[in-house]
Amino acid sequence: MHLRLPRPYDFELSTERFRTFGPDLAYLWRAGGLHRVLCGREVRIEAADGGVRIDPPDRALAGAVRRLLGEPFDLAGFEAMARQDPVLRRIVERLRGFRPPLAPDPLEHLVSSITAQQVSLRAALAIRNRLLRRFSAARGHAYPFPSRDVFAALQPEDLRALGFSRAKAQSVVAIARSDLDLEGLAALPDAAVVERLRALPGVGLWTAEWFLARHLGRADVWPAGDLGLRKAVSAFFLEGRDASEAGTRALGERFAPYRSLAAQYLLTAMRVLER
DNA sequence: TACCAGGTAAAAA
DNA sequence: TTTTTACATGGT
Repeated sequence: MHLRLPRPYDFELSTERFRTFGPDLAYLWRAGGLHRVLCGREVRIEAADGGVRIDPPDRALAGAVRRLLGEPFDLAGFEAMARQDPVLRRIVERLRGFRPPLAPDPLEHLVSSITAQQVSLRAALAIRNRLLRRFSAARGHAYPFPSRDVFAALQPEDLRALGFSRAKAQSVVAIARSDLDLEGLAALPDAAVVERLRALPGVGLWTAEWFLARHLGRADVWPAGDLGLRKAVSAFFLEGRDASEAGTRALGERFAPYRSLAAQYLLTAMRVLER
């Protein structure tokens, strides 16, 4: 089944972050295609002319795949904005076809973010893969993320055994057991989402901002506390001088109201472009 | 061997 | 109120 996406679309470039930090059991790259469990079924996604091809062919799956591939982002509007900035314009030209993916599941995104707090993304991925092997089972090749019920029934000790810190293990279990309606957050404005998420243990501004940008697909989020983004701002805009969180946040204002795409283009540019 | 890596919360100043 | 510290793992 063929899925058309707004042109230009570069599937391999857009899914680079599922491969760069090592094999990811939840987004498994295999023989030129991405395997992912959506709606309880494994789907294989591969590049095709003007978009992607998915197998099995299914209407409901197709909608989920479109969202996974970041279809909601307004790339045309972003590109028009980016043309006004000489540095960003050059990056957008060289990353032609990049459309950042969206995380399908709120709890999965939160837990994954928590694993990635402070440690390298390779370390975080190793921990998350151990979590999947221990508390999930492959459907085909890819592993579905465990449900909220599974986490709610765990003891923090179970997660500590996988490499979570004591605080992270307690946070994940407490979040799963909390009464917050994670799906319901999609109906709230950005500030209200941040407020609710930050009330959860182990969730700070960084985690909440990436949730907005990478799970909800909100257009104008700029996670200035992110070390990778600060390094990108330093490299592309400050000739290598250190970028503070405050300085990074101030610099990002020029990319409104498309800061989410700007941030993700900069992060990807740091990894795949030479400078 | 240390030290750093896409933070957060709690303790100390 | 602002600054410092502990935390866990993987790579170099």
